Amino acid sequence: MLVSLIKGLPLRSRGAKRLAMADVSSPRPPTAHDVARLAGVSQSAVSRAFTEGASISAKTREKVIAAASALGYRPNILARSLTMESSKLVGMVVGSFDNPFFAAALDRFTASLSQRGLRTLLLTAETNATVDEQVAELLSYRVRAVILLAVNLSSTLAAECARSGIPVVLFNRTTEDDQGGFTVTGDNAAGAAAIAARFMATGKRRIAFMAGYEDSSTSRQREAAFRSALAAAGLPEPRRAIGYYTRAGAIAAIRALLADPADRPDALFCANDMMALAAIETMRGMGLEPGRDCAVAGFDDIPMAAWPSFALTTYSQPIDAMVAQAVAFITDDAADQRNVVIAGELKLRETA
Amino acid sequence: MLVSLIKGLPLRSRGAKRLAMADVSSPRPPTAHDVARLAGVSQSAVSRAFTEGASISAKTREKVIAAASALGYRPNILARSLTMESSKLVGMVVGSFDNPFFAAALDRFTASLSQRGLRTLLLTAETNATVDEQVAELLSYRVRAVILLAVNLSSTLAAECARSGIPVVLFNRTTEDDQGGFTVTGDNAAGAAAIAARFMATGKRRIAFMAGYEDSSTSRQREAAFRSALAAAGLPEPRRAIGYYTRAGAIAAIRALLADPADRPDALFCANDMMALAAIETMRGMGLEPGRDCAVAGFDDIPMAAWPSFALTTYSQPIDAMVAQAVAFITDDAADQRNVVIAGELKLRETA
DNA sequence: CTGTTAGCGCGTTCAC
DNA sequence: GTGAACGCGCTAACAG
Repeated sequence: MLVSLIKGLPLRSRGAKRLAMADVSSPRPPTAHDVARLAGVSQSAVSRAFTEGASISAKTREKVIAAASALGYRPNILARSLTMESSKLVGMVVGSFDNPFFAAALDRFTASLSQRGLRTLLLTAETNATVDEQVAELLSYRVRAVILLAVNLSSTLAAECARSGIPVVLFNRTTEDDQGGFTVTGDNAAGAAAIAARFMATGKRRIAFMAGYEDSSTSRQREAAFRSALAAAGLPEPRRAIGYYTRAGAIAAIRALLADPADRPDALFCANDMMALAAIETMRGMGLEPGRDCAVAGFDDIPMAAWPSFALTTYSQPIDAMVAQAVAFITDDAADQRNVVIAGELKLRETA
Repeated sequence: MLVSLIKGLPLRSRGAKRLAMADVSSPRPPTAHDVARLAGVSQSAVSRAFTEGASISAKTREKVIAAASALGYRPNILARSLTMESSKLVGMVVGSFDNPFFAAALDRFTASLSQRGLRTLLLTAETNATVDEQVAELLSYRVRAVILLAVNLSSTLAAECARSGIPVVLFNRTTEDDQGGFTVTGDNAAGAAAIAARFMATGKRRIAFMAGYEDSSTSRQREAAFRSALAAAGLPEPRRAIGYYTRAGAIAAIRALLADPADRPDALFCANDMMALAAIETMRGMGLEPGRDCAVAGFDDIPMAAWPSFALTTYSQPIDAMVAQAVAFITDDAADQRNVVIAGELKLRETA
């Protein structure tokens, strides 16, 4: 115990370092100790001055605040998180920004979280394969929660999150096996059924479906509901193409679908709006008028769907309600449900 | 010094808390100490096992790794940042996601930063007024750098960042007064001049300009260069409208511009593509064909500009190069320039 | 190569 | 209401 007294100052002592770095570009930011010294109070007084509802006299607080702003002091949130054993960070893993639906969701998420004092740590994942690494990293940041936008997590890592007590919210995705997380999606089943109904009500018979990619729970659910609605009405199985949720993929898919003039579909349901827009433009490029020669419907109701150039009929995903639910999952502790479906509505426009 | 030996265990000792929280949902994640105990080594050995290029024997490392994965141990990055006195966080403040240009930029930024081991702390700012609060908060997180997407910072806070040695990068914005930060923009002057030249080469004479908002350096620079190019050719001042960088604003602005059939512009340069697209659709709604009845040009070259429905002539902002430059500013310490302009090119399509 | 020790900046008990 | 002391989990210096 006495050793330290004898040993002398350690090399990394604050004063020494300060001196050594005096001429370097990045000076160390002031600490609560510095403020305390200047204000003539203890470090804990400084801490209390910055803590809501701590027992401290108005006079001391004032002194502290003055000293703090003189020094440009700002509490180190990292250190705070360390003692508090929890950060205000929420990890967000996003698949692709190509779809404005997800860009908008991210926007609402950060705003909504920010309102509750939570901050967004953003990671992007090119493929589902990298999601695991990303989430593992988030665990290292001791995030409050993890939100996955249109990507999936392995059960292994989902379990690890659960073990760490970190809630995982899947946005616009579900899992077959219950991973113990939360999910919030649009009403894929109702939407697909509504679109099938619309097609049938307008006398369509040669119906096609454009999937996202096979792994996507969203695409699968929409397709399943669509198929069963058609089947229930005695219609043949829809023709099928895969657009991979990309514009290029959708264009290739629609070309294949329309290749044979003798066997063209008279209605097409695309798993999302972005693909539907690509389909519309491709049809026009081939001299076909969407809505007249071939009905087109999408899913999401992104802003562009309403633009006059497209006037796309689509089933909406109420983004604000979806985000609100996802945020509620991680801020309200008592959740009666774990998988929530938010109903949208069929937006009838000109293409179907 | 001896006091602690006499006082006995503090209430918050780890064991006690563990016990108290045994039945609570969130167990504490394992620490390096836990791993050390299980592996029969010291805590610093654990630290070394997780540090690239630390001097540790293969055998010890293996023992540690085994114990770590048995416990599900993950180094606490927050604690690490505390001792390292620097985090791997980069703060990013984004104005609006409405414009796909910025959504794409954010995407590239996170990917590019991630590649260098840096993480994105994302904040959104509705107005320029809130940017200061956001950046102040970022300072608390001891971020490595701050990147501002299409928003501006007060000189006060810019100075504070400088004092803390935190580089600030303005993306797609500049400041009148040198704030000591970095800026990277597209070539507003060259782009505007190229568009003016195109209008004049195609015989346009009644030329109009649609601004973003008055505060926007980007809009101002484009307008200034545009005006001076016209003036140099002896053309009258362009008519002017403000679209506020929003679709609704642009629609209102273009309506006003086209209100009087006797005095319609025959060419329109919009400060960005999103407004140009709105202008195109609005013209069509009024029975005017863009490119024939009135030339339209934009700025950015967002993906939609190339869509056949629009075929918008525009000056491109090479987003990858711009992001790369911005990232270089904060990762390469020796910057020879502080304000970089990335050249784009005029994309001639059908509207002009 | 390894264990011991001293902080990093802060919140928090415990005595006063 | 206030200061001293401790610990959050980790890295870095030091002595062996």
